[in-house]
Amino acid sequence: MGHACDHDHDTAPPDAASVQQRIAVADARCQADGERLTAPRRRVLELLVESGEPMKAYDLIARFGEDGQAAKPPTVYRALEFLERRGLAHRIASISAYVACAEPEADGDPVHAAAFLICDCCGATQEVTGEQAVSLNRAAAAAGYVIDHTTIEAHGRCPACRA
Amino acid sequence: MGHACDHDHDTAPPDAASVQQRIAVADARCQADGERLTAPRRRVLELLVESGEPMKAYDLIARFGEDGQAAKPPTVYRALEFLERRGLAHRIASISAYVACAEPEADGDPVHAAAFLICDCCGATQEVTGEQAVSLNRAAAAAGYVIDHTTIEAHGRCPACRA
DNA sequence: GCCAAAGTGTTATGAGATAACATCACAAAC
DNA sequence: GTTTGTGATGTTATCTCATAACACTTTGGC
Repeated sequence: MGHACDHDHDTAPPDAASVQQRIAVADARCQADGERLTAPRRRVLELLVESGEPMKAYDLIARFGEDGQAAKPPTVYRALEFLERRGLAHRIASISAYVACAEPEADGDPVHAAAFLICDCCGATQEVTGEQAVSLNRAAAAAGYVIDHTTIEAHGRCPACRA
Repeated sequence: MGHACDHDHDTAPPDAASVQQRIAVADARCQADGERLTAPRRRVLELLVESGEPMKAYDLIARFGEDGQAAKPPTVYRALEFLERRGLAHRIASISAYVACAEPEADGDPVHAAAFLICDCCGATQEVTGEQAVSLNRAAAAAGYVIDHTTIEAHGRCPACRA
């Protein structure tokens, strides 16, 4: 996503082979669960994995067609909904963006939790896995809530933008 | 906010006196910091405190005028931005809503953190204070990030909707 | 082949948020 | 007490984000 600062931001996007590798893994996981990673779903996941950063829905829409043709919004939103449901992508509400899940979670975990470190300067976003949601879940239990999913969004400055 | 379920939800809204009490405290705090709780800011805070629940921006806009006149969107969005900056209100990004801060934080704390328990059934939202952001901040430090503010949004079902 | 369920395409529109610019209110400096 | 600059407000227009509704198609079980 965006760059609001002047210094370098060389985050190497993943090479084509590893992108396809990750998609193949996602595909296998879907099939194992009786779900289908159909063409539009695959394409949206591909765009997210290629970018390596959070992407806006309308950027996905604009880049959807291999030939430069845009998609219709529902096409992409439906694919995103599917990917989120399968734990293959996350929505980062505070910046209205979507990102491929860093490491698809193991099946059968009760609570979908995702934590992010978001640089408000350059947009670099890093997913933090595990643990962080746990303490909140304790508080939730004490309050009688049954938690379904938790999102943690920490905004600040990444190492490169800190200076 | 909304109710998607059939059972009772009697969350008593605060009485008028305690609403004005909280606004007076907010006003004093602003003045102490050299900031002004101007009329539109006061009005938006009043609406949020009265409701006791998260409110959508356009609900605030619709109810802004005491006489039933709606406000223009920037009026309310600017007030919300101010209230957020002063720690008097929070934005809950995952549901695009705003809520009065449960207990305005002490001045001088480095990181603005807010954690919420959100019932996806009836909309009941409870602010959880303290601690929860701390563990994430450790992870952030390890990654070299300097964190400015953190939002934690846990979705699930409140005790009343759990059944 | 037939059927139900899930997925897709398409049009239109609803909801959330902000840009840009003119005007106003207030406190500090002179 | 006027000037002056800064912060706040009013107003118009528009932009971005997301979904409703409905017709059509694909897929897999019988």
